[in-house]
Parts: sequence; C-alpha cells; structure tokens
Amino acid sequence: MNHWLLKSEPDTFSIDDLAACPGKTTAWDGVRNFQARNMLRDDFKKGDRAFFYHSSCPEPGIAGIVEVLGPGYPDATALDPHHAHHDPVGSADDPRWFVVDVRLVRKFQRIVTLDELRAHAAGALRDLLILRRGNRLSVTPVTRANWDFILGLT
DNA sequence: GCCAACGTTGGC
DNA sequence: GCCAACGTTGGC
Repeated sequence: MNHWLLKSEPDTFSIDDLAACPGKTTAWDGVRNFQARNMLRDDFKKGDRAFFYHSSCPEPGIAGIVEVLGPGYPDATALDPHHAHHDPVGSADDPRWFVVDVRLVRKFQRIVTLDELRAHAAGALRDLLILRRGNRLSVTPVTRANWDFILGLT
C-alpha cells in the first residue's frame, strides 16, 4: 500500500465538501501537471491512502485521510469543452489527464498545520516533499515512516 | 536544445 | 496583493 498527499484549496473543494459527496466519494479531477499526472496514472492503486491537504487558505495543513478506490482513469473534465479545466490537447482515445476516485476515511478533529509539520522539517519529516522549498506539486508520495509520524501528531 | 516570456502555485 | 519558485510554451 502506498501513501500520498493530495492538495486542494478549500475554497474550491474542502474536506467538508468531500464529506457531503454521495458515498463521501469523488473523482480527484483537475490535476494539470505532468509529474502529478504520471503518479495518478501509473502509481495509484486501490487501497492506497492519502492525506487531504488544505492549501492557499488561512490555516494550511492536513485535514484528514482519504482512501484510493482504484487506479487512475481519464479525466472527463479535460475532454469537456465547456468545463473550466478543459484541455484541447488530448482525446478520449489518447487522454492527457487522469483522475483517481477517493473516499473520505476520516476528518481529523483538528488540522495538522503546516507550522506543526515544519517544526519537524529537519528531523522526522525531513523527507516530506511539501516542506521542500518551492514545492508546488499537488500530488506527492509520502513515506510510510512520515505517514505514521504525522498520524501521531493528531 | 536553449532560453525568455508567461502563467500558476501557495505562503504570507 | 505580493512575490519567490517553478512548469510550460514557443521562437529560434
């Protein structure tokens, strides 16, 4: 089982929005970065777990945990000319962008804030990619050790 | 293949 | 709103 961190701007889609979805399930769409795409397409597996991270908001940090329901498949929003995330490059036969389905496992009782994570940037969480300077990837792998350590902070 | 211009991300 | 960091595009 692999572990991941998925970023979302809560103004656009928060963990509470996910909780309100039918089956607490949604397609994680709108990823438009090739490195992130490659992970969704090639590396995500059924049963993987991911942190749900709130970015670009008053209290950035990890809000909870989601479960990956299956492997990546083409992002329908990229193929829809009326959608804000439409991309004219790519087709149903040769898709450019991918999604995975995720289901809410649990929302943390409180946000594990970026400040808290940073407090361990030189220690236990030195491998956590979102703490690296200038990192902007919206999909990043998390090591098992980092996953367990962060769970211990909640 | 280089690189300048441009757009986006995301914390503050 | 600012700005550093970084990815993508496109001319050459």
